[in-house]
Amino acid sequence: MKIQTATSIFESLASGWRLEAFRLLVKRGPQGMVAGDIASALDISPSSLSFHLKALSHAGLVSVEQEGRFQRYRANIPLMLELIAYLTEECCNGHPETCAGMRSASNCCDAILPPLEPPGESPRS
Amino acid sequence: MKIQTATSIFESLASGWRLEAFRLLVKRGPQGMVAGDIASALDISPSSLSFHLKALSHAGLVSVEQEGRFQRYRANIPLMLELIAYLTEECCNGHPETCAGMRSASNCCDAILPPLEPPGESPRS
DNA sequence: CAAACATTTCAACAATAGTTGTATAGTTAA
DNA sequence: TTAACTATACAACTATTGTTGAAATGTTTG
Repeated sequence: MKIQTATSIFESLASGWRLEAFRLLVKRGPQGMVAGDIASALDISPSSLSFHLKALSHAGLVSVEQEGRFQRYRANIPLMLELIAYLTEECCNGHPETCAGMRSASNCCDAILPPLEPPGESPRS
Repeated sequence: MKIQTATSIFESLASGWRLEAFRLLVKRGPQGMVAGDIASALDISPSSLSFHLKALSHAGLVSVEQEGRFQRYRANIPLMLELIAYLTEECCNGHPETCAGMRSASNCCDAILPPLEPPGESPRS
């Protein structure tokens, strides 16, 4: 994953409205939700929601499909998982056991760390 | 995890500098890095790096410890994992098998989410 | 066709984030 | 103490983001 991709995804999750909307869509899975239902669930104006959904969609985190006069949104779960993989990549230099001292309740590197990905470049913000 | 915690973490990862710095720290694990070494690695001005490290630190994603005249930063890996858990919570309504149709290269819910039931069905749209 | 509905776009404004250079604070060593 | 070093804080500026309500786009129904 390119760093610009990752930052744009994080940016898209950095608002309460967008995070709530995305989590709602993650819970729905492939079924997704139409925009109006998301607006009702979050109690947000259609205009504002549209603005935020556009941000999520531009980051690739959600997909849209027209359905009659509705727009159905779905979470892009594979991308979410790629992001997680990117974030946890090469944790502790590939020696998860050294994470032991940093663990809390969570299952650290060994549970989450994915098979690694070919090395990329390092652009800037 | 409270939503405000999550958004502030995402916000803190929404800049290239901060994401690079955090990933660097994740790779180092408990050893961490002092501010100057991070600045050299990223080729960023001390002033600007300080600004970004403060953001990461304020979000709780990194910890700081004074070490002589240096400041040693470490990634808060448990918090990172809590965030991942929060994001993937109740994926597909607790029926990960319905994620199957959304998968790409990534290992979906069963790798990351609490294990549930053996797969049995195809998704619907 | 026109009317009702679902959603997006736009414009104007307010609020916040990021950059740069300089000044300050704290630590160590001569 | 003074000087060198490491890092943070501040001020001024530019750029971006988010909110609001009204208008526009596109769809279905009568």
